[in-house]
Amino acid sequence: MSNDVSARLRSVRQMHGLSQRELAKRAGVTNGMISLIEQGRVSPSVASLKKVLDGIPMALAEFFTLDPAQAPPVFYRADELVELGEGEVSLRLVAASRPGRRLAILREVYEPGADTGAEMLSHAGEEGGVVVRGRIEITVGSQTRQLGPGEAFYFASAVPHRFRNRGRERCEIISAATPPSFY
Amino acid sequence: MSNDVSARLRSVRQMHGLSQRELAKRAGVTNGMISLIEQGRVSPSVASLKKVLDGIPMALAEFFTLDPAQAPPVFYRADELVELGEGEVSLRLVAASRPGRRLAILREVYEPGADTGAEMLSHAGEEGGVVVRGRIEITVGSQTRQLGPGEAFYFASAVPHRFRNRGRERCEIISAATPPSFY
DNA sequence: CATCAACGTTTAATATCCTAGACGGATGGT
DNA sequence: ACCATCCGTCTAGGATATTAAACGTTGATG
Repeated sequence: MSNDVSARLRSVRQMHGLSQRELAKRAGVTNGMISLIEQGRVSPSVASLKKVLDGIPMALAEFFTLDPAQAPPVFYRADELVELGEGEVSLRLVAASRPGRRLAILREVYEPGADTGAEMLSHAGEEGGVVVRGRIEITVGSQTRQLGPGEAFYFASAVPHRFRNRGRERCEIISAATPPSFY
Repeated sequence: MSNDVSARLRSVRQMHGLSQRELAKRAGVTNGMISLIEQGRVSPSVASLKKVLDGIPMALAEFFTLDPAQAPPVFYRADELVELGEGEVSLRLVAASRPGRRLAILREVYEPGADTGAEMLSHAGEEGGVVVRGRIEITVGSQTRQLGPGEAFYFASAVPHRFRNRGRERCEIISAATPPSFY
């Protein structure tokens, strides 16, 4: 996956929450071309790849420098949280390995049926959190997942995202956002 | 010249002292293709460009990261030397702006007709110097130039190079090489 | 001067990419 | 159920990249 243009492009596109058609429209190429590239059925010309990346936008150098394996994970299992406090105070740090982290923790409650809306949120900064009770469906870019108690999330807020409580039980989340002034 | 594949490839190829044909042979492509790319008459496919770079060898990421403008210059005018000493001792530093410099200065004399040979020298380390008297023809990679008194040079010794005194006057150079153990 | 070898360039023919449009599947709203 | 809309994939044809072989130039050699 080091020099494979197809996997890189698919990864980059999805990380930016773009569909093939949407990226194609922004880049001024056809969706079919992006499909063919991502399937590895053609090796695009440098000119074409540059056009596609301009629609993101991203420089060729950055595209080829990217290491898909070192992209920070979006989801964390319950046992992937790092215990910071001790004694009476217990602080479990999410995305402890992520560099340049800077956020403030919040507590959020989602009533049954609650939904942040289909027009996917997207704003500056980063956010993350832990589900304390109930279940919640979280969509980040192209990835959607149901999280239950003990599970967690962490992502850049620029990636379009959505929170939905599709169950019958109230859902409680310990959440966080940065910069703190946003919330 | 930032995203221009043609200029980048020509620059990279010449910096490695390769002809179009030689690079084509190593890369397993035709010399015509490299010519067309370097003229900007075609935009190669990523697969083709990778093949070409494999013949150098160089990774795609490095190729697109290269900043041709920040490639250290090979030739310096007399007024481009930096005065280091003062009083009785005068030390004029060549390539003062080049980072990671580490060399020992030498004095060399070339009799008329002297020639280091057509089979271009190429070895580890870096070298540079100043012409004190007479004239000397220096070839570094694809660049050839006649230098006279007060002019200077500096390059990586891995790039094939050659010194020729084509005049009738003895030529004197204050020269340098690294690592010092080589000379 | 003639010859040879190496260089970068050009051209006609072939291989590959790229587009335009159609297809089947999934999702959401009425 | 139906319709509308989005998704990613596929196919035929025109556009582009790439090859193989020639060309003109330059520098070295006898």
